[in-house]
Amino acid sequence: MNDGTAPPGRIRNIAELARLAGVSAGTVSRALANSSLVNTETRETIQALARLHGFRPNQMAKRLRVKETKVIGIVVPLGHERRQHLSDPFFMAILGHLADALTENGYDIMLSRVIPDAEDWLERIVDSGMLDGVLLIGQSNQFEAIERVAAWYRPMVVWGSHRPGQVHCTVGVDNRVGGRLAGECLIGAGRKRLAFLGDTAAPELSERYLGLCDAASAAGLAPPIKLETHLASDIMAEEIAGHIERIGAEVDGIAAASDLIAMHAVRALADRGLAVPAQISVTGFDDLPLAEQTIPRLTTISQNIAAGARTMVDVLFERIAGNAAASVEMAPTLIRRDTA
Amino acid sequence: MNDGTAPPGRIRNIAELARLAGVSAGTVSRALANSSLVNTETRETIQALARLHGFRPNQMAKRLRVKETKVIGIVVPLGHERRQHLSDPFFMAILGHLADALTENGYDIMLSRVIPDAEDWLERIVDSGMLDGVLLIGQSNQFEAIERVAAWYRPMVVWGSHRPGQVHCTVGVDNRVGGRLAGECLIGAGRKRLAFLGDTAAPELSERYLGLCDAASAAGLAPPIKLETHLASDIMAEEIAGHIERIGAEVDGIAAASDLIAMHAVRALADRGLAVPAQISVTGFDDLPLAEQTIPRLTTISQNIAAGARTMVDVLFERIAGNAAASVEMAPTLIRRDTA
DNA sequence: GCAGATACAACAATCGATTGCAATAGCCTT
DNA sequence: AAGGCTATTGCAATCGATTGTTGTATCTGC
Repeated sequence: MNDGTAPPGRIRNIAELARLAGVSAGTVSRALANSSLVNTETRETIQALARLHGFRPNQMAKRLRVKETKVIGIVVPLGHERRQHLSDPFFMAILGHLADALTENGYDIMLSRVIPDAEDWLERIVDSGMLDGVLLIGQSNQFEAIERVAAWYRPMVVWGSHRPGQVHCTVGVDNRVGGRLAGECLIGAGRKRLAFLGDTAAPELSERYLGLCDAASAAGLAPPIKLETHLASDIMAEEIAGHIERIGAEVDGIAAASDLIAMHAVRALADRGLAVPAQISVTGFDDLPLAEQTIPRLTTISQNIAAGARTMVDVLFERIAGNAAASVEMAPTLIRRDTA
Repeated sequence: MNDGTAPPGRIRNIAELARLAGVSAGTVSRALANSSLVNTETRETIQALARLHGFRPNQMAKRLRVKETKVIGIVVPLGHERRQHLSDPFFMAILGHLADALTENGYDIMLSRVIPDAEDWLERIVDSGMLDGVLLIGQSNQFEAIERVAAWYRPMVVWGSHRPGQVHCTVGVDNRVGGRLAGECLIGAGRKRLAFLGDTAAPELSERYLGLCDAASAAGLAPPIKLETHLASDIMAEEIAGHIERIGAEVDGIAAASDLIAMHAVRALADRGLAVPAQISVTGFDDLPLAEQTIPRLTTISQNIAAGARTMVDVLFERIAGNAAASVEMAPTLIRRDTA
């Protein structure tokens, strides 16, 4: 008759259920927690009653009491990029893996897409009292704010670059090496006039540019020019098209800051009749699943997102447990496909 | 000296701050809430003190008391698709817009990626006591479970198909019409042997297939063949490649269930030397930002994701406010680009 | 100078669960 | 039969804020 879910007279709290069962609230609490302190028979009676009425204890109250929320905040600081959506494919890819890892461990996820208007945006998140830990995806231009909080808040792990001496714990690839790999790939293909397409305000991307410069100077080439792009996908398309229009024949090799940017670039080049990779070479960064499905397939720098996400979660749990856990820097690898 | 964030002696709760300020806890609470019930001067003193010590009231406690969490759950039921990640681009696109709309209204987001093992997965989410409302993205094969909960839980809105007589409130496009549009487009391009590429276990996708059938039969063609695909992107690629391999020349028009699937299909066709759209036409579904950046650009059915997300949020707020709010069905439109 | 209004702050109940401690009953041991 | 155990349950404090009610100066008008 009743499948244990949507009862007529709804039970609102443990006290009501206790009255129904003829025991005290404490006993009900223990019974529902399967505590061996309560008689097996009573326990089963209470559990049956709870099931019958579709009763589930209020998590808010429980969490207030035990001071453990089992919720991890995943935060994307958008910095200057107020128009960027959460829809950035890299973010989604890593979010998917983070979600897997956290869910498996019984944690819920609180998602914040933050535009740091207020100075204390991160403080506000961190001591809202709602979170057991925080994962930050990308440093954006908020390095200082992150450092400030990391000084006293331990359970936080950031995806991004590791600068020597920094306080906060990061997991990420060596972006500089990644940039260099991209550069070497372009140079190896005979390209001499390089450009970097991306926004160098974010430390990760700035590192990639520096790596590109390393490769260029090692080959005796002029420093690559910088083509600034926003990350909001709607304006990105136009910006990139504009850049491509402008640079004309000045450039024969483009290192894009991400696969998405590379994809847009290839598209824009095609619009202008420039063949990739025949006339101009392009590299991406991230190695999203997407990169393999484009035409032509993207040559790119792989970040092993799945492993990265797993590592972030592992490190976070270490820190929640109170153990020291250092930053992790992974090695990027070049995935050679069709665009360079 | 102190920037108001990371103090030496940390204040843990309102009571401590009250002692410091020499007032009662109640007064502090009101002061922090900017209540006019407390003297302007005291209020400012207290606020300054709070800022100095970087104190922020515990949200858990507040929410328990006021019984309003300001958190909305966004849930993706994965149904049979246990391998699917959150990384599905459509989900992410809509998530981005939902996040925007919710954040603007002062709500936080709790993300759940659910594999419905337990019968009562949705009940568990809904009365965890942590959520003011729930947004479900996609019905998957969980129509029954959703109906069951919707019978007593009002603040829930689902992205998906609306079947006549259903209890739960949906927002979505008319998938059948969408499928028909895709079919008409293919047929208009002279295609006669159609196929549907996707997983018809989900009602939305099944509707799209039906629409495609409508178009076929209206044109006197044989019913399109069904090519089943999973949504987990890693296996999807192989499956699609397998299908393409198998169908050979039997098919000259493919209506894909999503842009992502279409993209994979185009890629797989290219691998086998089949030119799109010269030899075979392909349509997508969703009109993701991506669809415009592929080569060739995807011809697709637009869902207007931004408007859809906004609508979901609006309807949800109506329901939270206690007003009745009916399902919304939007009209899909054909976006004609290069693949059909 | 006094009744009555006003402004402000303290007090205490409340939200709904968890959990240490006390209490009771039944049973065993010697 | 008394003392000691064990198993089970109830009691009440607690988590950290919010908010209705009460209390007390201060102030206003007459």
